[in-house]
Amino acid sequence: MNNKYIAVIFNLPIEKPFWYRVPPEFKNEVKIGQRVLAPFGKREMVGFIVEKSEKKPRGRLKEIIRVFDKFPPLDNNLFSLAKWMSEYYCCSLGQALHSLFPFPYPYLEDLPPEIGLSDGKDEDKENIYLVQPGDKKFELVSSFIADNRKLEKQAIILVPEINLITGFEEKIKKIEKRTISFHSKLSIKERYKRWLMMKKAEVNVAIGTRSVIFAPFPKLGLIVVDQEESTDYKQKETPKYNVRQIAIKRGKMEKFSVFLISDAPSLESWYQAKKKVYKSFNFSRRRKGSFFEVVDLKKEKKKDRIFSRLLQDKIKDALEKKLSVMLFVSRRGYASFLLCSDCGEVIRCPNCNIGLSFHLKREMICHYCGFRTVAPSVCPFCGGRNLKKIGWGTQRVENEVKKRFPGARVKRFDLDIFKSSTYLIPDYIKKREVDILVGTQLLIKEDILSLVGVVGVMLVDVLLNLPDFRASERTFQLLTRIRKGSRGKNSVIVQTYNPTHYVLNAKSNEDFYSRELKIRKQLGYPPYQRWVRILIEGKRKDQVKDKSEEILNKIKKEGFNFLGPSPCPLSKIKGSYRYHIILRDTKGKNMQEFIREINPLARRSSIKIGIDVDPLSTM
DNA sequence: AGCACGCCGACT
DNA sequence: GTCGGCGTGCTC
Repeated sequence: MNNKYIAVIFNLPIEKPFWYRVPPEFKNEVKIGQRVLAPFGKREMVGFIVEKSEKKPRGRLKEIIRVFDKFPPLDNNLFSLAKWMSEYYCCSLGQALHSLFPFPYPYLEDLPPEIGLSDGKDEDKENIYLVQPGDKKFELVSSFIADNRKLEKQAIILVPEINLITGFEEKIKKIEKRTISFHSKLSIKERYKRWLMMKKAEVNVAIGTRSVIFAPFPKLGLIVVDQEESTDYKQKETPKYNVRQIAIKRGKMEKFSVFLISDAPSLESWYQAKKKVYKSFNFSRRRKGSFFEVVDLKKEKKKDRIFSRLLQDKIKDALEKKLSVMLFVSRRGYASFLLCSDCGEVIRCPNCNIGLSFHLKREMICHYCGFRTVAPSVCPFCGGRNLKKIGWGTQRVENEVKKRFPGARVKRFDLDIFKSSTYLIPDYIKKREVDILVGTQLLIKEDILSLVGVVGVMLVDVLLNLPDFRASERTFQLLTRIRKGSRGKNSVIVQTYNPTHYVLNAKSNEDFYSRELKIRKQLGYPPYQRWVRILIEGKRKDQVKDKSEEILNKIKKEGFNFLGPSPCPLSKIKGSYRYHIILRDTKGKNMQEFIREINPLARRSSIKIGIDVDPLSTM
C-alpha cells in the first residue's frame, strides 16, 4: 500500500498539490478523493487527496492532522465534473472541488462505507431539450418526473431563486413524495443531512437553487432547469460557472436528459435549438396581436411624459374597477443623478465613476459601493445654484403617483424597503392593502403579476440602452415575463421614446430571436462566438492600463481574436479602476489553456485579474 | 487566497 | 527616527 505520503489540493488558486506525511495510525484510512485536515503555513486547511506515494517526495514534509471521510465523498462522475469545471472555467481543481462539496469539517460525520459507489453505466441516451412551456409548465415537469421515477432514477430541479422553491416543491410532492429542497439558506448541518439523503438515494427528487446542481445522487436520470435564461444561474465568485452549462455537461457525462425550460430562452439555448443540437418543444399559445401597448412619449405633451394619457386612463379605469396597478421603474431612489445646469457637471461617487443617486431626505447614495453623503445645495464645481434632478427612480414615481391619484393607496417596493424577501407582497394585494405598487425588478414575479390588472413600464429605454450587449435580450425577457405573469388578461403599457425598437415590435419569439441572432452574428457576439472576459482591476489607473497592454501583447502573439482593452462601462468601482479585454473563440489555441498561461501574471503586482468564461454581462 | 517580509515615503 | 503603504514570494 502506497500510503506513506499523500498529495493534497486546497481551495486555493494554486494547481500544484502539497505533499504530507501520513502518521501510522491513518495509514489504512487514506484513499484518493478523501478529505484531510492539514497544517498549511500558519493555518489548518481542508484539502482533497489526489495522489499517494511510498517514496518520500523532496523537501521538508508536515504530517496531516486527521482524515475526515471513510470513503471519498464524491463519486467518479462528480470528480470528473470538477475536473471539467476547473478546465472550462479556468480555476484550480481544488477550487472546483470546493464548489462541489463546500461543507466545513466541524459539522461532518463520516460517510458510511457502503455508499458512494456509482455504477457509472447507463443505457439511456444529450439529450438536451429546450421547452417553451406556455401554461403547461407543472404538467410537463410532473410528467418528466413520473417517467424518470419509472426508471428508478433520481432527478434534480433547478429554480433561479429561493422564493420559487416552495411552490414548485408542493406540486412535485404530489407526484413524488420523496422530494426535498436544497439551498444555501439551510444551516450547514441541515444541508449536510440532506446531502447524505441524496447520496444514499433516500430521496428521489431534489429541488433547489444553484448548489443543488451538485446533488450526489447515485443514479441521476434527469435535470430540469426552470427559467434557464435567468442570470441568477451564474455564480458571481470564482469559479464563475453557469449552472445551466453544468447541467448540460452533467447530462452529457452521465448520459441522461436535461430539460431547459423558458418562455423567453437565452440566445444560447435558442441558437442550439435552431441548429437542432437541442430538441425543442413549444407549448405556448399563439398570441393575438402585439405583446403590449407601446406609448410613444415623444408624441405626448410635456406634462404627460412621465404618465402618458393612456397610462393615466388605464390607472383610473383599474382603480374604478378595484384592480391593482403595478408600475415598473428600473431604478430605486428619487432621481438617477444631480446635474448642474450651469456647468454641466454631475455629482459623482468619489469611489466609483458613476453619478450618485438622489434619494429622499437629500441623501446621495452610490448604488455600487453604498457611499452616502448629503446632497449639496450649490454645485461643488462652479458654485451654481441650479442643480437639476435627472431621471425617475421609484421614490419620485411614488410621489408623483400620490399627487395624481390622491385617493389611491400607493406602496413602494424596492431594495430600500424589501431586502429581497418578496413573498409577502401577494398578501398586500390579496388583502387589498395597496392599489398601486411602485417598484423595481423585485415585483416581476409570476405570483405578484398574476394579481394585478394593469402593468406600466415607466421608461423601457433605460433598460434597452444599458451599455451591455445583452440589453435587448434582457429587456425582451423582462417584458415576456411581465406579459406571461399577467396571463395575457391584463393591460401592459410600455412607455418609450423609441417605439420602433425591434424588441418592442416583436410579434413572436421567432420574430425577436431571428432579429437578435442576426445582430449577434454580424458583430461576432455570443452565441456565435464564445467569449472569455478578462477583467483587470487596480487602485492605480496607469498600472491597470500597463497590465492590460501586457496581456494584450500576449493575446496578439497567439493570434487570438479579441476586443479591447478598454475601460469597463463601470470604469471605477469602490476605488478600483477597471479595464477589460474580451477574448473571442477562434480556431487554434484553446482560450482556457491560454488563460492558464497568463494567470501567473496576475500575482506579480497589486493588479487583480478576473476571468469570466461565457460572461452574462460586460459592465 | 492569506500572510509575512522588506523596501520606500511622510509623519509623531 | 518608526509607522504603514504595497510589491513579492511562499505555503508540503
